Amino acid sequence: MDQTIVAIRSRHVLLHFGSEHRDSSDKKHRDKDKERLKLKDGSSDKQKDKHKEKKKEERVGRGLCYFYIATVLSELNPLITNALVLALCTAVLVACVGMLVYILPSLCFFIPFRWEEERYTDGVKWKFLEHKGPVFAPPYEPLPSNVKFYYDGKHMKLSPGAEEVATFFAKMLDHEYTTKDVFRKNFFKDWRKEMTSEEKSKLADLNKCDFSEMSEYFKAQSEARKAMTKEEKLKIKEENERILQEYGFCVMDNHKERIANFRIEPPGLFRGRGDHPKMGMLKRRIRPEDIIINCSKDSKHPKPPPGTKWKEVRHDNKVTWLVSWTENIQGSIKYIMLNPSSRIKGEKDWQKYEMARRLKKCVDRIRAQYREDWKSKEMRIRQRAVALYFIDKLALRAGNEKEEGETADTVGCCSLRVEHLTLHQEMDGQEYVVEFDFLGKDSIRYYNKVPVEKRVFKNLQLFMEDKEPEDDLFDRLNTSILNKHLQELMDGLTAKVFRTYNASITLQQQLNELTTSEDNVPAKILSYNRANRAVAILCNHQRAPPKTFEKSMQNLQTKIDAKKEQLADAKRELKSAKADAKVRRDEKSKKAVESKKKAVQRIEEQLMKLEVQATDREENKQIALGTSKLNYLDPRISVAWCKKLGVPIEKIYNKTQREKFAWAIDMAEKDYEF
DNA sequence: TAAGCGACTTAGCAGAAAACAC
DNA sequence: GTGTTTTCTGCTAAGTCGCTTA
Repeated sequence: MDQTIVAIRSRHVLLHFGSEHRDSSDKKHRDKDKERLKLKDGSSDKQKDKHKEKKKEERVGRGLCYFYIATVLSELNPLITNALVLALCTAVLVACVGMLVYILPSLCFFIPFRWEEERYTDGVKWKFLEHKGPVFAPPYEPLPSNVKFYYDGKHMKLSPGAEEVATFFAKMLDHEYTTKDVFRKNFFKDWRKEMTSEEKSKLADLNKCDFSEMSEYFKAQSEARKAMTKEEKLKIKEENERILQEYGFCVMDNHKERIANFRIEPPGLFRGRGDHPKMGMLKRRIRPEDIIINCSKDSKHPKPPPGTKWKEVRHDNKVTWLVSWTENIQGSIKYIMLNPSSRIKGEKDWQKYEMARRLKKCVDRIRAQYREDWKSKEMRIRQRAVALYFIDKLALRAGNEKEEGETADTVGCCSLRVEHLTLHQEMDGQEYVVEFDFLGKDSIRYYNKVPVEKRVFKNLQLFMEDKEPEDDLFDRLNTSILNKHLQELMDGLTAKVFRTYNASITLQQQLNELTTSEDNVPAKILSYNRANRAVAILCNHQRAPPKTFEKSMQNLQTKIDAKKEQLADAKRELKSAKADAKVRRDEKSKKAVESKKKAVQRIEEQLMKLEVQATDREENKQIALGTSKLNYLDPRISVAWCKKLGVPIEKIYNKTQREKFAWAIDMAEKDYEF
């Protein structure tokens, strides 16, 4: 990598070159680094040139159509220049336009993907956008008078505002959340803001509030909904369908597209994940006055509900969202965007996997580089190299810095602290083992014991030297520095691309290893799920075991036992039929033997299917396959595998997934390689 | 150059819907 | 047809990363 370029951009290297703007902590770091690394000066020009060459190669493949053609060409000759690619693209484009204008209009129907029809430059995402705006949460319906709230054992009639917030709490009463101190404290504080001054003076202690009648009322309502007649249920379904048809679609550049989340989030109590400091806070109701509408000038603008107005109507075609508002808990912006099946999302998805495929081509070089950097004389480079090694080997997330006290205490690679690692010179017969134990995204625990290379181990010892448990492991690194470095190694490369790349390549390798064409379809699907599972484990995609897990496993075992008995019976019958046929030697008994044989075969197949199902389910107990399937695995690998092994695609992707991956289903042939 | 913002992707969970068993 | 189990879908929180601003 080009150390000099990165060095100039880094404040730490400015220090090395004698900048006057030194703060004391930097000086401390520098002195320490010098001491530890026995710093010597100098950077390699050769390396710089070499990197420029390599960068040139990787720059091949920018843009969309350009991107695709360049990818193909770069496979033929890795040294091909941008200019040549551009020239070729232009030629192809001119030819295509000619063909389209004069010959092919009638064949437009056969264009495989409509998102290949038109592409914009300069960040333009669309030319025309029309929609009906969002669907607001239904207004609050006050409780019937017989449903009472009690304070300190006495009935108390609440004002509508206070009552609404109280119902949010009552609805969650059975949830563990409402027992947590932080939740209760936050809730009570926000609830008091909605109370009248009289209520405020009376309701001083949440522990004296009795929401149980409210809670019972909502439970009864839920039961009543379940017990509705078919006709009533159908009526609701039809109404939902009507709303979907009216608000659930938009027109973007000549195409009707499905909107992902056209309903505004209803008010309620914020439920953060893990130990979130803001859990229990009131998520306020969103009104039309909070809403920004985005659509094209020449479209029919959505109308706000009667008597209200939008916060703003804008026409920004460099973004993909239709509606936005600012939520009150974190002050972040929420959006209404298009469904994953839309052109705009599908195209982005495709680009993501193409980027990961580009990484595949240069990952060996990048790995060699970071291994080399483990020996660097600069601490920041060593830290960067070790962090990158973790991101690559363990598929860790980048780990942006977070504002303390605003969210749950979770970390990723760059934000790991000393307390999250334990180093073992020797463990379970292996040398240089690193034990990771930290909370990652969504407060999901990452626990792993990994043997690492000696040099990594020694570096980690160095990084942890003289530090407190709560100190940053990589004190000279953050995601911005890391991604700038990655950008130097490959155009467009960021930390998250490694997760996509490693997930997809793992799936492909596992499928090749685990499946053969001789297997039957259930066995092939079991293997597919196992390959998928390997990826989910790599990416640490966990789930809470389903509440009914034990019971459902028991049921399955009962079925297996019954099937085994049935098989034993069938085998006995076959044996006696054979004996019978030996004595009689007539056609009838021969036929009987054949039919018993078939019965045994059929039951054996059924038994195998059940056993496979049990294995699959057991192995899947705490692992979520969906996340990797939807976000990390190049769908063309799965499509190609299905085509090659004769597995119906419906067995791998359900309807929604097939819609999302329509581009891949159409694009990938059986010989596709990631 | 750090901090903050904006736009977007990635994530697990809960409830609805579909499939299955009886 | 009804109750139970499994799968799917919607919801929205929580990340990543690029850009702007002070």
